[in-house]
Amino acid sequence: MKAKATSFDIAYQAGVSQSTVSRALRNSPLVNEETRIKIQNIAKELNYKVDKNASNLRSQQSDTIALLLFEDPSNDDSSINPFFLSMLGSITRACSNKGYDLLVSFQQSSNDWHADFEDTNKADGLILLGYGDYEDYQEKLIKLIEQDTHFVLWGAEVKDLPITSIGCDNYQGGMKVTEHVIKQGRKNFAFLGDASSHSPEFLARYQGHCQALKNNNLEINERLKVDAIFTEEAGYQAACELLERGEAFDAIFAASDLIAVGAMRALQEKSITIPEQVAIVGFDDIAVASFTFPPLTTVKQDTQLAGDILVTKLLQLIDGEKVGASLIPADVVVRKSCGA
Amino acid sequence: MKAKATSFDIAYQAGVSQSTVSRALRNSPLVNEETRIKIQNIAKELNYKVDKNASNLRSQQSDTIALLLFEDPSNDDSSINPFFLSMLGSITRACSNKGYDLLVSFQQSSNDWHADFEDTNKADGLILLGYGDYEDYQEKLIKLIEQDTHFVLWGAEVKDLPITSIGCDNYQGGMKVTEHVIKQGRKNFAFLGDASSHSPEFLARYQGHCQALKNNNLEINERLKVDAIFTEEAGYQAACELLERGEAFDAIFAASDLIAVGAMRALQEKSITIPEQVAIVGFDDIAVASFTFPPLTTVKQDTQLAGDILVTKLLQLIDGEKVGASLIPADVVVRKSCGA
DNA sequence: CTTTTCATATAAACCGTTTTATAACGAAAC
DNA sequence: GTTTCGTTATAAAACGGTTTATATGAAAAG
Repeated sequence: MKAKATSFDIAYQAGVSQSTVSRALRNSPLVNEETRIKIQNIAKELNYKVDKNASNLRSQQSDTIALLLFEDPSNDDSSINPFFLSMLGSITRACSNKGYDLLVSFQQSSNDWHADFEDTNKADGLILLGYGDYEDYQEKLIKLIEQDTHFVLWGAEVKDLPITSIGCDNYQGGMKVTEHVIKQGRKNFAFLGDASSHSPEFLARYQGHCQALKNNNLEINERLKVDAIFTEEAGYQAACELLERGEAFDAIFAASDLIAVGAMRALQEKSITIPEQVAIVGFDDIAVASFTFPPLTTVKQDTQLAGDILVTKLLQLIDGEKVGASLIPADVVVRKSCGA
Repeated sequence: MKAKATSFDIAYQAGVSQSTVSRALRNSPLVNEETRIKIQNIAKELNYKVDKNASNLRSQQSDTIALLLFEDPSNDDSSINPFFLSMLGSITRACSNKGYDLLVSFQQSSNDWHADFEDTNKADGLILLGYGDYEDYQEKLIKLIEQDTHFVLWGAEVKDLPITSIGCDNYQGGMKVTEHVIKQGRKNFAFLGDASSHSPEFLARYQGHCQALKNNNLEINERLKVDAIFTEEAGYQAACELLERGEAFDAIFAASDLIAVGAMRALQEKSITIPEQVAIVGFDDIAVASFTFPPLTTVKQDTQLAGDILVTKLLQLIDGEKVGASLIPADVVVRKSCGA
């Protein structure tokens, strides 16, 4: 159990100074090629690895970013929203492509999730990810800004604050998918989802939805609008509530796929056929969407692209660049549930 | 933009030495309570945070563990297996409960995924996660052991190597779910999945399956066994192949839920009713399983428990304890697809 | 009254790098 | 034959903590 090799060990073997070793291993032009190669060979031989703690301490950067996943407290289900898991996957990949490591952390929204990752120099910047009631978080976001923390935020744009937010074009998505269903001849739309300022994403989806209805001279029937958070269970409950109201409808726009899936379950229990009697569409394009029966027409948020952009912009911020918000396109994925 | 406060700043303000500050902040009994409180108050006031790089460098531990997710190279789909995402979620939670940070990294199986996290002192230990053809990895595992790396492995036990593996009781799971289907009166079972040493988990599931058949004096029909890796597409292909063989069957045991889902798609395209004509069961209990039509009977691997155990055992290893392998129970989750 | 012991605090060493300030030397410039 | 410059190397100073060895003064023990 020999002790781990340090740059001094290499220096000794190579007959040079330790600082030269440090430079050689980072391909500094300040060291002669012959010397460099000799040193690198010895390093390989000794299975030497740079101590990141020492390295980071001195250079004051960690080549690491932290992902903070915060969850809606009302969702006590211990499983994570599949959409965010998918984001997590793409962010991990994006980081790895850029040569960064990724720290992942779950945050209760009650906690101090402005957290210590950057303050303690464990990470160079933060990615904030969650279905956001950002009004709740406003105060904490301000604290982050005050501390000059580098961070990007997934979700709707935050007004009045200089925050780099990256989100999906929920408005366009809601509009496009609604128009698609209208083209199938549906006229009476129900909407399931919490379209309030607590869920800015859902709100934007709903507004796009309404715009499409207006564009086609269709009525917006408030009695066909039922609140629901983003879970399957909430979708089921909302659909039941909707059915109890007894108002006729031939299409449902669910604010998220999980809601849609729950609603489908409710409809099927009542033997309402999809899409014949009721067309249904969702939002997110989670994995489940292609496996429901019938497969769910939905709006795809390109998580691959989103992850890339989040990471790229964060790195730009860390580099001291000014970076603005951006929207990712939302594309309709046509499957069977819309009656196409 | 004031510079970040250091322990020296606090020492100066408190009129004590820097070492006393360091001790006070860690609640060392070597410092008087009055002094400690004074120091902690000043620290809070200055919004002081311990620099982890400095701290870790000196104490030679990082309170961080690294999760290495490696994927089957044959799966070029860029999305991650939902089962592992679920594991990732539970591991993240378990870490956070223990006060550890988690580094997440994807590994191509071709890479040197014995990787540098521990060598570079970025992490104190590793969790290896993947559907494993561990024969491929044998060589790298040996290297890990030689370097005294602390790690735990998800999956089947690795023979002849002193490795702490944690896995699901695939054999029992395969047996129990098969017996459940037999009780529904099914007699002719097809098996979809690569039951070879390349997929030790699938192999164990198959062996449990066969045991159940034997226990009930049912025939094991090799012509009803079709290879498939763990993806939905593979399941679809395998089911098509199975149908083409023209051999009669009234039940399918799929080695994973994704395979089962793909198989259901193939059956439904041929208008074969589930479960009336063919009962089908899977393995894993991924989220999708409860949303298929009909909902899929499967074997639940308790990812919550698995994550806990992986983390707990890894921490024990890091503490220098000897830790053995262990199996997590596999429980049948009865839904509609088995005809119950 | 001296000697121990205890509680508390300090100074200095150390962790393993990166970086700054200097040095040494031969070649080119004057 | 100096002076200047470019190349390559080194010694020493950070980086910001933790830990070891040491000191101080007051209380307890002898």
